[in-house]
Amino acid sequence: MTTTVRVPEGWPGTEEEARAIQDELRRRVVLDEPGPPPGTGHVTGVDVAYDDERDTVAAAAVVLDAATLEVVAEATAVGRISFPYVPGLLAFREIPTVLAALDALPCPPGLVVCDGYGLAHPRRFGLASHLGVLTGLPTIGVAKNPFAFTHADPAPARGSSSPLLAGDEEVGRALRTQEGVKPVYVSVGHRVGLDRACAHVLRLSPRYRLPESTRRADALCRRALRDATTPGTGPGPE
DNA sequence: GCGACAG
DNA sequence: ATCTTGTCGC
Repeated sequence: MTTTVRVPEGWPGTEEEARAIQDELRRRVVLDEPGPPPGTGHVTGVDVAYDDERDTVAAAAVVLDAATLEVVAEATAVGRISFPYVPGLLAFREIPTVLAALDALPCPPGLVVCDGYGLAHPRRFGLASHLGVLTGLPTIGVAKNPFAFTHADPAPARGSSSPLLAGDEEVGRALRTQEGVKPVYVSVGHRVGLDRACAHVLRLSPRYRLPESTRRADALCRRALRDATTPGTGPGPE
């Protein structure tokens, strides 16, 4: 089932407002919990796809069994694009629809794996941190590109990593999930430590560069967008 | 001041 | 993110 969402009341209309909200909410991020043990419980991937032409966004949440990586449940949501893409403000574009997809799940999500950053963010409050604070769930971010952070190239072996640095501060890790393949960029979102975040990502990536959680969510949100955008398939009278 | 910049 | 043909490989 796919739920439909509107842009929330009080959603920021300007970049200035959005940054102020980040600076306020970042104080609620919890960084001193180790997080759920890798390989146990549920791990949920979330992702979003856009059709700017039709002002439509589709989100998907896919729950996996952390031990087997089998799909336990999935949900989707569609809505209007709630904010333009601005580097550093990605969360305001994705969060309303992602929240709706998470709400539509029939079971607890467990650890949530986001596409993008958590702590590795200009104001230390990326998408994963934002989603964590709003839901109270443990979250991590896995990005496909380094933002504006520096890092050494990790050793070629699967599992090797090097710190993502903002000056002296380690805000995340470049993690090699497959031998000789470009690393992914892992950062903590909320209620999870960096070591465990990386351990989760490694377990979630037995075969491909990206975690199964995000691969599944990516495929599902694209399908949901196509369904919502294809004439004759959408809701409403006809 | 200018460019770069998660998705 | 999204736009996009053919092509190499399991």
